[in-house]
Amino acid sequence: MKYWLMKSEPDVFGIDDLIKMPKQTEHWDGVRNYQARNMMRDEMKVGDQVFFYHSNCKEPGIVGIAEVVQEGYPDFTAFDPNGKYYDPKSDPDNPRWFMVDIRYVRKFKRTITLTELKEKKTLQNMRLLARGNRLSVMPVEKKHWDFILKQEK
DNA sequence: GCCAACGTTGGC
DNA sequence: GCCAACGTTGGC
Repeated sequence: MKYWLMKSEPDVFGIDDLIKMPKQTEHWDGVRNYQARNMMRDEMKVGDQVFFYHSNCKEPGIVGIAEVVQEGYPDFTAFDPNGKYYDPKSDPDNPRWFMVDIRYVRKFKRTITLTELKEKKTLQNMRLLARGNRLSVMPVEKKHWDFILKQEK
């Protein structure tokens, strides 16, 4: 089993929106970055655990946990000419973009903020904290995952 | 294949 | 709202 971190803007789709979905499950559409696409298409497996991260907001940080319930399949929002994620270069017969489905697991008692993550020596080479990092889907090392969980209390 | 221009991300 | 960092596009 692997560990991941997925970013989302709470004004667009936050963890509370995930909780409200039928079966508390949603497809992770709209990712238009090849590295992130490759991870969703090739590496994420059912049962993998995901940190749900809120970005571009007042208090950026990890707010809870979700898990992968459906492995990579074509992102159909790329096929809808009227949708905001439409990409004419993605052909249904040869899809360019992929997504996974994730299900809500639990919300942390508090947000583990980006600010405090940066302060931890153990996490100093975490992908999320790398300079200029803009990936919206990224792997998390188990040692980092375990360490972050301990910060919740 | 290089690289300038442009668009996007996301913290602050 | 600013802007640094980065990815993508497209002319050559």
